Amino acid sequence: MSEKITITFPDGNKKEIDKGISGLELASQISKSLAKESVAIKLNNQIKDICLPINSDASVAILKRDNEETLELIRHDCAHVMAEAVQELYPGTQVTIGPAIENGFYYDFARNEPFTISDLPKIEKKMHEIIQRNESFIREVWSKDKAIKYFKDKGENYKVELINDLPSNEEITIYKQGNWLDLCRGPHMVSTKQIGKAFKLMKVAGAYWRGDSSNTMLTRIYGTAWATEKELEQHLSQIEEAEKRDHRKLGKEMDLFHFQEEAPGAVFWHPKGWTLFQSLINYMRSRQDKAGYVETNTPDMMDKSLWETSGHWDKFSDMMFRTEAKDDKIYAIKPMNCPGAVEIFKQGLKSYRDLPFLLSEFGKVHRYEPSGALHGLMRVRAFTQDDAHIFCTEDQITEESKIVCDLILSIYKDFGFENVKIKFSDRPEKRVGDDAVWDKAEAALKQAMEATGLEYTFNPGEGAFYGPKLEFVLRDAIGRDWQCGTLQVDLNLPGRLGATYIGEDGNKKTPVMLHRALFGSLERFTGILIEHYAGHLPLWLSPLQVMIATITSDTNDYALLVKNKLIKEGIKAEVDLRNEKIGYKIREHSNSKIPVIIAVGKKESQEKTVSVRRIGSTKTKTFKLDEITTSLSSEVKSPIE
RNA sequence: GCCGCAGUAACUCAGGGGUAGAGUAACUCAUUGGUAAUGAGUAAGCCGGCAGUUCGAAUCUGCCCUGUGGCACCA
Repeated sequence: MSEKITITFPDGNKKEIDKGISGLELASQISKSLAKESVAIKLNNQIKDICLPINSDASVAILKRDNEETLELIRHDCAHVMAEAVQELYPGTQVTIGPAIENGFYYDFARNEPFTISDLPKIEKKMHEIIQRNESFIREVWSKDKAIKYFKDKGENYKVELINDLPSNEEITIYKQGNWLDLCRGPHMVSTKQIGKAFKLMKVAGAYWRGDSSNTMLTRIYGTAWATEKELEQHLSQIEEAEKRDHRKLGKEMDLFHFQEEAPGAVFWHPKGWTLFQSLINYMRSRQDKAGYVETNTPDMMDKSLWETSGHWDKFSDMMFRTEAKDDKIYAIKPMNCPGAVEIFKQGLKSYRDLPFLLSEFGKVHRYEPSGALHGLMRVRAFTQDDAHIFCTEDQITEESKIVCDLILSIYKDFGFENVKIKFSDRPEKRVGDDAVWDKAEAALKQAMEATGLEYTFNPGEGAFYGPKLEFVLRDAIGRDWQCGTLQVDLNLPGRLGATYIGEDGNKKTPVMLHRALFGSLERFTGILIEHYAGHLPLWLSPLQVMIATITSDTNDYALLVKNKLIKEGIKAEVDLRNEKIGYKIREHSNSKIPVIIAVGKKESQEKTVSVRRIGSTKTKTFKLDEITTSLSSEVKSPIE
């Protein structure tokens, strides 16, 4: 008689079964249809192949294809099928790795001639073929020697490297589908047919072997895969939606800014864009004033020696712009505002009574970002930070950090960002200062985080070169994450640059400096807002709030009267008196995302009313002239008023 | 920086070894109209830059610049 084991189902039911029975056999004991639909099992909370024997008491859930957790298997299987398709179509191509990722999968190939998008339809077609072949995924355990010999003979050098690097105690598993096989940890579904049809190859890209830029570059093919074709379509339309929101496209349509060849990574702000930019600065300035900051401004260029003292030259000179004039000096264009802030702090004797000392600066910094990193407003070489440096004692770190966290979250809320994540980064490899100082700084920041009670995740080795940091990541209206604010504890720079204050005991002490930026880069934040609001900026941020469009030229005078009335109320209004039909005007101003369009014709001018149409709506509402000004003037106020 | 793709009128894009194309915008004229495109006409381009191949290059080749999708980077 065979040995029995006890398994527990998700609903709590238990069952005695023969030891060694596979998930599939178990499923078929329950029902034939279940066995047919099952693709994998979850054994003690880990997804496993359904054909593997169950050898001890365990909790077991049988996964069907429509299970949410199966999606990862579909994607991973899809990656294998793609690799098979590629090797069938392009012999001599080496396979490397191909994981499931968010929304899909990729596979990295090594091939002399890289793939281009025009290859994708062919590969996709072959994949459908392989899926139709209904090849079973068969798991085999191989010895290391056998695996190395096999892949070496096939010329799969990358796989050989992977196997060589596997820990010796790790089982080497191979997954076969038809005549093709791959080194793989698994798990996989039962056969290729279960992948279905809801996948699409999306793009090709270069990617370094093992993510290291000193290694060869491979060709990566990205695909997206879903359980159903409906989900695939949804995903594709989401991508379309994101493209519609692209701030580079909207920025052009809304006449906010442009870039040009002569200034890569630097923004030309047009009048409307600059108005928006200034609205953000005014908002932030007011919030900071109320929080006790004093605003400063420091030189854009300073002698190289200052940057040597601060440590920037040593760590980041590759990323710094430098310039010279007739004298022999080399000036660096500032990549950060902190040394300037320290120099201001150093003027005059400071006492412990002056601390915390909060210096803010809307400083424009220049960094030579790698060319491939540039991306619209999101990643530029010249940008404005809403920067501030808080000089304080070690004892004040916790309290001051807590205040900064509260301020950031409250500010993000004003823009509709309620979902904010915090990341904690500690000492990087490339850094200044003793480990003892780092211990202290990291402990203080941690303590501050405990004090706020906010949740955070840990990001080892990602700190600034002078101190540990917090990063604030906000989620936009379509679920994308953007890193914006930062708070850094710095026990190094003030000392390096010779900042001191007189302590309670009459002795000179070195202050702690907290670096913090809330929007981060104003340029980038503007880009995020454009995408977050899909160009439909809230009234208070809109550079042009109201367009008054006439229906016939008889009402020009009345339109100007309305405009003047609005402008007196502090509302940004313009008139459109052109000899065009009202439908034409409405269309044009709607396309350029003007939040309020007022149409005035004979009726309005006689009755002293206005017909108001808000962006995103096709309805119109008639207001008395007095009423519209009062209703709008409250809405155009920024959250700080 | 690396790999791929792209650069043609102000904008969006088609074309492609033999006089450069469309739609929109602009300008002119007519039209004064009721909530997402009134009609007609006019003008507009060193086809990103530099070399090469060719009788001839916007088109083919090479290099460079810029953008773009990724990778790497992001104090």
